[in-house]
Amino acid sequence: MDGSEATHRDNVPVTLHDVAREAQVHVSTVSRALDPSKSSLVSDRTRERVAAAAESLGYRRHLVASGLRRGRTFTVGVVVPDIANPIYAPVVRGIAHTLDDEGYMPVVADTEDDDERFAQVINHLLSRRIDALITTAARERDEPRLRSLWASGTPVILAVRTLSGSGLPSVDSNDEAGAAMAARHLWDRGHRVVAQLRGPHDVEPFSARGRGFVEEAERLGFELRTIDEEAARPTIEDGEHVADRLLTAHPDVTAVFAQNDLLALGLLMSLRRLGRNCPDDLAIVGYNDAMFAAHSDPPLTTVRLPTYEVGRHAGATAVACIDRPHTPPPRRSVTPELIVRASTG
Amino acid sequence: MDGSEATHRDNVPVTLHDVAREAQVHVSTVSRALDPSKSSLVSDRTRERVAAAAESLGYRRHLVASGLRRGRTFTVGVVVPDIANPIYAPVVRGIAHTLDDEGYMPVVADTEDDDERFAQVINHLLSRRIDALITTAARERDEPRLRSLWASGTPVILAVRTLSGSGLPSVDSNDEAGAAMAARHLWDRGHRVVAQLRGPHDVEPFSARGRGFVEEAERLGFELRTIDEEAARPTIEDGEHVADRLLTAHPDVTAVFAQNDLLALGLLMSLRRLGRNCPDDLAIVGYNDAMFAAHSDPPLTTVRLPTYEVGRHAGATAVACIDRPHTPPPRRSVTPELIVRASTG
DNA sequence: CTGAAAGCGCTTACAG
DNA sequence: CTGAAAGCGCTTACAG
Repeated sequence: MDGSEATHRDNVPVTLHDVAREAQVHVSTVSRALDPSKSSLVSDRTRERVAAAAESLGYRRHLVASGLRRGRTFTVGVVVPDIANPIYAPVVRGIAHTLDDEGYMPVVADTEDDDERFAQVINHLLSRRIDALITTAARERDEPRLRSLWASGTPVILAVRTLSGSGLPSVDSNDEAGAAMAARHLWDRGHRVVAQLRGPHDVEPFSARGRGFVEEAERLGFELRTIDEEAARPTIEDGEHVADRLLTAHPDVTAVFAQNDLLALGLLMSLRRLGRNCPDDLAIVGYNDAMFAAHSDPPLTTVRLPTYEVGRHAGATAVACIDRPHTPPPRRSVTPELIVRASTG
Repeated sequence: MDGSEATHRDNVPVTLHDVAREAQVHVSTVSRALDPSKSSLVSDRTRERVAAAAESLGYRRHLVASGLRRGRTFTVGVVVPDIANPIYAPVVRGIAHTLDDEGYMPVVADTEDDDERFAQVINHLLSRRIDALITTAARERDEPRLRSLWASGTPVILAVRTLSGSGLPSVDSNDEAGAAMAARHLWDRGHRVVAQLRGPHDVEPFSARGRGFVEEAERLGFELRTIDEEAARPTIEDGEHVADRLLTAHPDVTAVFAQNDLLALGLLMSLRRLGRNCPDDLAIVGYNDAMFAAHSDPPLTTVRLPTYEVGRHAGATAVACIDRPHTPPPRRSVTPELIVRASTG
């Protein structure tokens, strides 16, 4: 009446009752006919009539109502610390792909690596009655909260950022081994005085990379320089800040292992500001092989973390935990790989 | 019985009835007492008793049930073409921030810039009865589907990728103006023979950037070289491929306007493979000022698209459309800005 | 094979 | 100010 667009909300969505009326059967019959796992209970003729009615009316199942009745929402919360960190995009995509196949939908939330937001986000997701939670945002201090969540009946899956003693299901990569690869590579390139640019120690992957690097460095016979400071968050900005300190404190290091690629980028910024050059004055190895690592100035040698695979496993684990509540928490680990580029000469 | 962890799903969540029993009042009273907008209807004493009971039992409102009754899910679908493209992270974060404030939650889905997945994702979101849809994934061919969605009562907000004639609410940046800035910058740097590295023409921002660049180029008196090919998707890979053609067909161009930063990165790859240098042999301007643009080799001159703001406006628009269904579709546009870096010398 | 009824956990007119 | 009842749109024992 009032033009072809401009207004909306004039349509009432079609329900099971509408379909029942159209097909001249009871709603319960419609419900069964339209549910693949129950449609065998319905006669062929009825099933066809119902299908035709549903089709012609444009019926679309109300997943929220259905979920309320069945006690499932068919959603899985996915909590990431920083949606702008490119490593999480493939993780999320991997999760989405597996969930899709199983009829679940991811609900992605970002904590901005902040404690309060983390709590808030979890609360919100619980109010929405997610069937499981996958998080790549855990820090050590979150362990009690996540364990009690698990204990109270919501499957919790730790991806990337695991919590070693928690007993929760987890999917990660072998970061100690990855960091050891970085150390060996630098040794092979002839470096003897090295340092690490460290991320937050209360985040498992960073502490694991730290341990792995130090152990291998000692085994090989490196001189390892250290500073107390670490990046509070694994971002370019924090990386640049800590790199300033590191380069000032230890001008003799010839190579740095940055515990992730964003920190490595910050280090490159710092280095450039000091008028020094990579790889001639300083070799750099990053971690993750984030999307931009091949395109930075110079391209970054880095340890590839197979993020997409981690996402797929995490999604599959979530579904498994939902379907079989009393199963022991599964753990998976994928293998990292060293990618050599110009930043190590 | 069986250890402290290992199993779960043993807890039944507490409902309004549990709280009612504990507080010795009727459920309807509990419902009112716990709803800020209705709690004034309840006596102070009762309200306090209810609050205490809810607190002690750890009651958490079942947003799904509540939504079913109220006819709202308080969720907004957010559809992006490629979650791995760094420009969408700030858009999504902007949306999340505004929705948060209004009690809504974003449900993010990725179409992988694929038609079929787009349709699938929309279907899924409709089954979940999202209150509104924000999409940054629209191509021209999606217009009918999105218009009919709007007509059938679901607010649809176009962000970044708008559809000019659709009459749908939209939030974008003035891409024609942004591209004109790029042209003027190249002119000022003394370039006279230029070309564009084009993204898909059925995506509004790319066609707008194309128009804006060509118009300004003609006004200024550039010699504008063209090839038929355009990148099917705005990715590094496609950019590299089309750049190969462009550089081969027109070796005389001294500057290229890449219609987004990922395409610019592809161009840099191609250039490097040809043994040519940026900015000495070729100046490059990108678009978006994506996270990595400041860190590429060389750092990229680009037109900044204020993605976070676009996200905020899109979120606010969604809420406005939900609250006031019969309002004319709002349009907003934010202003782009030229960021000069080393890729133009 | 199909129908009638109960109920998932809420909210909200309607009485009192 | 509070309670009792109906109902959001589904699913699923329970009868027949």
